[in-house]
Amino acid sequence: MIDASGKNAVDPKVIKEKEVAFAQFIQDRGLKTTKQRNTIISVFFAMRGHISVEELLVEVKRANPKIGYATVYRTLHLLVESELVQERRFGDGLARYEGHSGVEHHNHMICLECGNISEFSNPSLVKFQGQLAEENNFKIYRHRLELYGACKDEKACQLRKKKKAAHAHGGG
Amino acid sequence: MIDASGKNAVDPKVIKEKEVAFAQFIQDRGLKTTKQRNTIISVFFAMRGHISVEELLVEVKRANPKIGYATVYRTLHLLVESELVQERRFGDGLARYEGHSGVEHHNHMICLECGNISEFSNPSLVKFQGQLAEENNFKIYRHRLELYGACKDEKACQLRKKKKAAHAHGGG
DNA sequence: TCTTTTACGAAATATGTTTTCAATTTGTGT
DNA sequence: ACACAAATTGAAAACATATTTCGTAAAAGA
Repeated sequence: MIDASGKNAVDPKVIKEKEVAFAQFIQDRGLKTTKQRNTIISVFFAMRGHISVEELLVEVKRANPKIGYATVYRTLHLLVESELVQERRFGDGLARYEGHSGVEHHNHMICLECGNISEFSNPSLVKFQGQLAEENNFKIYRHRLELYGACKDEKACQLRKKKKAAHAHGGG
Repeated sequence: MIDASGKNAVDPKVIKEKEVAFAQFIQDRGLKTTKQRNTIISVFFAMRGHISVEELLVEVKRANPKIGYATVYRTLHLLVESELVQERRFGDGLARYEGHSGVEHHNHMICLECGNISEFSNPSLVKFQGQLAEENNFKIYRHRLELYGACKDEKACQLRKKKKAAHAHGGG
């Protein structure tokens, strides 16, 4: 959801940066700039969090109802190839896309109550994984650490849960 | 693949144990014992590793060609519910099932070259994750750590790769 | 502008999994 | 052993997510 209140909106400068970087990628690849792609990536980078194709499509259609989901899929693949965006799968069967990762290789905590996905990263953990790999005669290309559980702050959690439910009913 | 050479075969006692445990689960749930289910779980527990539905189905059909994949799926779900088996997904789009985990909550290293999946577990890592959760005000129910990369022993890796390719062509 | 290449949208297809449904099998009471 | 209700099966259809196809449209370069 694009935050219309401006409260939690993504800094327009950041969005611009990403747009420029993607334009560069498109050019380097000898691909073409199109209105649809521009729309999709602008909408995408204006969103926060771990966005499913479905969620993105809804917002994209708000901007231009004629854009189909094939184009959204195709553009997301390009975003992943450009390394501006990472694809994630948290086991609910859908791919999610993340374009505003603060830290390069971070991990996730997924609250099974309210659905909140938060990121963390820890240098010791990275070192630790390196050791483990060493011990096991393994060369790490990438890793994936996910902690599934619940927010300890139950109030905040319940609040998010309600918000999410309201959102699911189209309460916007 | 069921190891016919006996070299790396699962101890029949272990298989028996699992069969008994599953029978118990079936009874506790008020479900019925069937030949198909017995066949499927026997075949499954005679196999090692992280088994896909496809792989299991091939072996099951060897024992009884009339068993369909719906039944295999259904039985796997029961096995997961009984907690005798865990479902895993390593990002290649298929669910894999693991019935002989030595350690309760272990992690995985996935070689992207030869496809080998090995397990490891480390008490310090568990402690570490607990700390991380504490810092982030989070209660862990379960976790998932996967290291994707390559075997450092390239010879062994290449060997496994070839073996796998041969197997894929029906070389058995 | 003309031409070539690339991208688009809608629909078809692919893939992995789940569900439906009529027929069969199992467990239980007699 | 027999009948009955409930559960299970296999084949096919449905499902959900993702990808590909194909005719049309749009973009970049000559």
